[in-house]
Amino acid sequence: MKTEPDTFSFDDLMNAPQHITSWEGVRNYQARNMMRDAMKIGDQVLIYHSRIPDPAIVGTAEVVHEAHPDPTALDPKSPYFDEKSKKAGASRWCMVDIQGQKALPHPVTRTIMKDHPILSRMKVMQKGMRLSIMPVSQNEWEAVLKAGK
DNA sequence: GCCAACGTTGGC
DNA sequence: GCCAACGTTGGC
Repeated sequence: MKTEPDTFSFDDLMNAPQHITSWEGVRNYQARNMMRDAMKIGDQVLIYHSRIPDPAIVGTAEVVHEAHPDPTALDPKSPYFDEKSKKAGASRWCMVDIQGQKALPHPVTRTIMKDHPILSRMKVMQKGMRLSIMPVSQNEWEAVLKAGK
């Protein structure tokens, strides 16, 4: 799961009560569907910091609550407000809750990933990939943890 | 800050 | 239902 650390960082997650937060603000159908249809309690998650000088995978988390409606879509004061949800009277968007596990001892930066036989082929490295939530294979997961040791 | 890539919107 | 215009994302 991708996040801009200026908005919500891995540290913010670890500083939240019980390290748990609702992943609010996803406004892309593909990403939403992945949360709604694919993400289950206990699923392991990598947290990636984007839009910084050297973007990186910085830590791990776990799904602790399956998809439920994202109320920020109905709040006109929220940056994630969604007019269409308001009109429909229900949020079109959903979110899962995740619990931070631990920071990687060494963040796995794009620079590192580029030169890695497995990591260079991860979805997040593909050109034009803008999805904020992407599947990670078992192989990739293990390679990330190893590179981040 | 630039700009390529992509998603969404809305006129027709 | 097409597609041009527009807005956003995110690496660089």
